[in-house]
Amino acid sequence: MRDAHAGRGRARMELRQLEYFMKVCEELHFTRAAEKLNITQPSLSQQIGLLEHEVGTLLFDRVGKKIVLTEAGRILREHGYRVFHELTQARAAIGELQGLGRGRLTIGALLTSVQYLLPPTVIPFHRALDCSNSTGSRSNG
Amino acid sequence: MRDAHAGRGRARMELRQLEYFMKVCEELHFTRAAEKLNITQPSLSQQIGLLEHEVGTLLFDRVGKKIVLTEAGRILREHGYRVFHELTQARAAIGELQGLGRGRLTIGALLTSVQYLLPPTVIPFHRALDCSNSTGSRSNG
DNA sequence: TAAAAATACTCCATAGGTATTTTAT
DNA sequence: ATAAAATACCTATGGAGTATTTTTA
Repeated sequence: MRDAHAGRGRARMELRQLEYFMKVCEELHFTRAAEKLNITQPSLSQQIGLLEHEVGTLLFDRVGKKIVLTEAGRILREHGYRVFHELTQARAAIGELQGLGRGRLTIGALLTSVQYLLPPTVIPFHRALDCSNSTGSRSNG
Repeated sequence: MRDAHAGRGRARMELRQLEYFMKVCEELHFTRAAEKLNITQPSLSQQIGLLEHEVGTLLFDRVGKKIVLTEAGRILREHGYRVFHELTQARAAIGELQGLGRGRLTIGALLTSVQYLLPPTVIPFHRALDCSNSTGSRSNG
């Protein structure tokens, strides 16, 4: 029998926590960050606390009502940016793939009778694909 | 009142799933990958299925007993590598920092002649150290 | 037939909520 | 007095397990 999901003690960093952390970095205010994230302040505090426990250091200094990033926090924020950048890129590339796949199928079905409808549609379609591919515009805020 | 954590509908990609996915990429064999991950094969299948649902595409083609990466799977694998690379770098950098922090603690003991400068500094400093010293209790232990 | 993945379901760990306390302005 | 974060406790989603059923080499 396996341990079930008990035992192994060590918690895992999750993207949820990293996303929450990034939002607190933006706001430097737990309550406001929690609102933006559509969760409550205690839940956010808990997740940040777990994340801090996982990385083994405080990520924010709680100086009275002010929140300041620690050095460790600054490091995590920098790498966090890149993590989400990678994921955004991945989703974009996969989305493009899906668009291409479906486009081919649809066009194949339509070509027999309604060819005259295609040109106005295809141009913006290809333009959109070009944008998402090479330049990788900053879509995530 | 909030929705509780109901109704959020949007499932989120998590690092756990990405890690599982990377392992299946390595092994190209669900049962073996599950063993390496110390989970069961059905759990792994479920998580990969969820991940596929989240990205909106199959990541593997199940060809009989063989598993092959789809094009989307290859894309995710490439970006997944970079994601974990970033996280590894972040942990390493923070780990270094913690090492430095302990070094500074020694210096702190030597500052007997400038004690009057310390009190405003020592309090947040010790808070920051609490976590880095193994069993860190939270801010107000 | 064996071996591997999918499916069905049960369970409990934990993310997330509410209520309240602590803390610093 | 007030605003913000921490803490305590509870609920229930979903991750992980066991058992079983497809599927195909």
